[in-house]
Amino acid sequence: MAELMASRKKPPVSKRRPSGKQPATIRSLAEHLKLSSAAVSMVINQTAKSDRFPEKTRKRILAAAEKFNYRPNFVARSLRKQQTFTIGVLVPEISEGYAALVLAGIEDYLLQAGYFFLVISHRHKEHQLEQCLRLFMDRLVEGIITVDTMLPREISVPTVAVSGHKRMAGVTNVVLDHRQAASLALRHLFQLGHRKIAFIKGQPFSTDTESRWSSIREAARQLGLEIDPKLVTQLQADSPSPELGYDVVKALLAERRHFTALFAFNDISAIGGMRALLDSGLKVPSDISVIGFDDIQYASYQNPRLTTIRQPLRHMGELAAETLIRRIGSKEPHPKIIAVAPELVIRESTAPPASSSLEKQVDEAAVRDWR
Amino acid sequence: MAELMASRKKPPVSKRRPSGKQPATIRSLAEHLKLSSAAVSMVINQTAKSDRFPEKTRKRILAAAEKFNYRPNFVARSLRKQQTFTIGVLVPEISEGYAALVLAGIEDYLLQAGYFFLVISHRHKEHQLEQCLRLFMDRLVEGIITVDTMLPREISVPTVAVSGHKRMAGVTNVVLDHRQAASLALRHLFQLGHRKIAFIKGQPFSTDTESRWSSIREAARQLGLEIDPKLVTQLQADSPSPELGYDVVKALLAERRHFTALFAFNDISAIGGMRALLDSGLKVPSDISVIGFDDIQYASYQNPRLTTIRQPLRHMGELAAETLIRRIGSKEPHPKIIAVAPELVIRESTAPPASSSLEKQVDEAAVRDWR
DNA sequence: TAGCTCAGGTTAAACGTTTAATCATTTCAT
DNA sequence: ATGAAATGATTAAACGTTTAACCTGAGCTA
Repeated sequence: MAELMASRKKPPVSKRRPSGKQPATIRSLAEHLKLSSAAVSMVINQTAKSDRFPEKTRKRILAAAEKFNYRPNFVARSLRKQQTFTIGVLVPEISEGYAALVLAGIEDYLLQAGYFFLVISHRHKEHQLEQCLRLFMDRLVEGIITVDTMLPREISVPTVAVSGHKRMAGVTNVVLDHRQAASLALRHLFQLGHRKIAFIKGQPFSTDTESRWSSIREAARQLGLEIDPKLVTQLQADSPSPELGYDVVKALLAERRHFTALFAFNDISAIGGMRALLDSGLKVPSDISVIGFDDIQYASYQNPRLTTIRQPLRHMGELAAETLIRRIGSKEPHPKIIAVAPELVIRESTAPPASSSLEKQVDEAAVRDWR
Repeated sequence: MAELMASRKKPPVSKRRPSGKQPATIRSLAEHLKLSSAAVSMVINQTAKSDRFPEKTRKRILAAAEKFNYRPNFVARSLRKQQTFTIGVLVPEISEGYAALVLAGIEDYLLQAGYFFLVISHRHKEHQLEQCLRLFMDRLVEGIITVDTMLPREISVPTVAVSGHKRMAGVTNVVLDHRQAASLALRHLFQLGHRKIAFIKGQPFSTDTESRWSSIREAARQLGLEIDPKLVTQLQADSPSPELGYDVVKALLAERRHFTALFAFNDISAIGGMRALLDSGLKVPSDISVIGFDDIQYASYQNPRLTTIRQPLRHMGELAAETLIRRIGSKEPHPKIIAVAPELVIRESTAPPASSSLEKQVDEAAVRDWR
């Protein structure tokens, strides 16, 4: 029996001496130092009990780790600790400037927190969402950040939504303060004297479309400004592109409706819309003012430079990441919603309407009220 | 002795019945089915030996997996198989349109290949590169794709560089055919009649700067076109921004040098440069033609629309990913360089020079040579 | 009836860490 | 001399898979 035992329990001679080609492991270090792997692990991780080891031993261990260029195996550690230090980010499309900026903010925060992120874009296809989530869960992400995406169901890990309008149990929303944004933009146009304003609403699938639009209506109501439904159009196609704004404005012009200003859902469509105006022989801003939304990099390089509402996307990404990491591993109640402030950036695409407009003097009092 | 054995080998009653709250594991399934975990693993993975199990058993196993919603633990599998199905992508800055487009292409390919990717941006800081690489290696990525980034050293995993000019051992480069690109652009300007052309070179750190510039000189030589060093400027700051192009052109104009066309390193600087021309009261293209490089989304929405050389960035990303996955796990010699073709996109920002230019008739013959 | 083959599995180790529980010495107080 | 405490570790299990090697019994052959 003893022999049998002996034959079973072979002498565990490591094939992987720390001097070899293979990367050093805790075990190879331990063997080399003639210590147990527990000792090495504790000292290297500076775990609570590691001060039970005398200075001398600790030095020895750390020196060996240095010498053999030991790097902990992330996968093994993940398995043991049941933590992957990975989160999933779900965006409509990586290459869109909007998402890319939020991603940059997320990266800023996550890397310094020791986390990494995986990205998937669902390409505006709703039926893909479930599969995307599954891929994330299969990878054992510890949390999820969605960007401008409506989740199809509850998620079993902490989730933060950047610009997801639907409030869901367990999800923290990081959003722009749309009411303030709408108010800023509309007051700007109103104060300039505009009364006939055309609007481009966002795509139906965009999670910002509804809240932004209702905020605009509220701001209009407070200003006593009437919104002519005939002057409201909506972007339709899936992927944002200036083309969409272009087409929408061309259609509007074809109907020969009179308006003095255009408020676009985002800069992308504002740029397309402006282009349509220019192509139709209208001058911006002398004939028609244009205001956008987002303040993308190219807004200030349009001709004329685009007036817009700035959305601090990068900061929203950071905030989302920070909130998520806070939520992971703390069972405390999490914030339901985090709103960030917009900023009105006045450039060249807005100006008082041409003097042919009649309503000019009418509402001066109302303007003062809003100051 | 028997007793000792028994006491050591406790009955391995699982705490995790497949019906419980915990996710099902191979072991919990095996126990429930009264089979070994090996059997379950083999059948679920359809491993070579799985046909040793009769149809009946296989059905049972698969049914149980389905019923308990078994999902393989990715981390455990990675540890065991020593494969992470993860690659690292190193970019200058995630939010820059250039990188975002390449990333989108990479994602396209990788997801369908069962891989994920981690992104780090080095923010144009060379001293960060080493740390970025280390983070990747610590995460045990199976390969690395760099975008517009010069590696500081050789890497121990397969690597593909998108637009990295320095040829390094073991690295596959995916690049635009710069000679063709330069030739297309310059011939276009030349055929329009331009002889005095100003150039904006890229930032010193961009890996495309050198090859693009030398290709331009070569193309100029072949056309018999002289490049006036006084008309060559270089972008300086770290992060690309239209601002840089703006400043450079403003400086050029301040020196009162005469030129009829501007060839910018990329669309971003072309847009800034165009803005500077416009701000100085010059008309594009009637006074000065402008040609860019990349064909970013907003190029076609400039006023005037920007003529440019299109670079198929998304495709280059896909290609890079495909090449990398091919390289992983195959010891065959890999391609050293993969060149993709540029495309000249003629829009509104280029036109023949104002008739005041004198050289017009001189080189008609040379033009024909190049047809 | 010994030996072989084959079907249908099982065993146990391995991947590299972490960590709760335990152990062997020495030191110290009583 | 004895028990307690402190010191400085070790042991072994666990995380969830995968896989090479082995096992068992039935059926067949010579």
